[in-house]
Amino acid sequence: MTDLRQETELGVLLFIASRELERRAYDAVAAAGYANITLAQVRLASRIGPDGTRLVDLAAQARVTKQTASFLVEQLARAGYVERIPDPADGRARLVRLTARAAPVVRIADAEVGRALADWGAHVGADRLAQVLATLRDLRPVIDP
Amino acid sequence: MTDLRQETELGVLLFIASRELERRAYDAVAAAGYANITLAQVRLASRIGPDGTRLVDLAAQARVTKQTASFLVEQLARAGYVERIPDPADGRARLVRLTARAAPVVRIADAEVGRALADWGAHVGADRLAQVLATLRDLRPVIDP
DNA sequence: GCAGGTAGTCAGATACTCTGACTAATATGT
DNA sequence: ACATATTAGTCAGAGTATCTGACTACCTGC
Repeated sequence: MTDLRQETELGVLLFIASRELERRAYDAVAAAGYANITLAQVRLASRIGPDGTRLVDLAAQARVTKQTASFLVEQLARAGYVERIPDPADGRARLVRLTARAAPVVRIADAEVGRALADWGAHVGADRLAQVLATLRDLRPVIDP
Repeated sequence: MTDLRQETELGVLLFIASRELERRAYDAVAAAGYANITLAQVRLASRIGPDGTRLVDLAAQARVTKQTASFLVEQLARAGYVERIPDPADGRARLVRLTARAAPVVRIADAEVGRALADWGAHVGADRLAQVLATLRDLRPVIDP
């Protein structure tokens, strides 16, 4: 029983940590005057790779259906932060890519996440934080489909 | 730039890990025939302590407004999984407490999370998983308000 | 080339979450 | 003791996110 409590505790801790990074990044972006961006949009956009990413892959990474991903990409496209281009390798697919307009937003979000991790490192040590990152990275193949 | 990518990567990894535990717990519960429970309800309910928890505390832990928490508690109460009793220590507050009906659900969810962590431990080692837990636990005061 | 799988969209419904305004009870400072 | 500020929770209403189901277009493998 005590063990089980510890285990669900990990779930809560992962959740809280993940949400905190999201929140800080989102708040920083909002504080910089980008008021028309939502958290769900940032969450999806942060999964877009440097050369563009397919909708289905975005959906898988953000753990939503492709309909939901499509909906969010539509908002982002309407606001000018992403564009959809045909995937040269597959006629069915389209690549979602960040536009130049998204660059400052990405910079702000990344910088804030960097600050957050610096704060965290100051409390538990950068080495322990690096261990967490390394372990989660190794865990990814087990978790990810 | 490479550093920044690594940092946002941690955010994604935390998110994926947290969602995976949630998903496994939720799917196990759903597979056991509890079809009328939603993920948001499970997320909130999993924050309820053994002696009951105040609504505002639940809201803070689940990172939602107290209105949202109230909405979810209402659903859970209607389904018979929680009850609201007056807080003897504070006339304004009420304690949200799991009912006997919730016990089997909690057992199923906890067991599945246990299985998930066993799977994870088998791939990266139980010691490294324990390190992650310990680090996140130490981090909590920094993250949590 | 046909059968089955995959990428994405459309339509509709539901669930979740928020902001703002409010009541009631507690805590605080003088 | 009492005015003031804070805190717990609710009510009402609106907007956002998310899903299921059904569909088209394209690719892949036999």
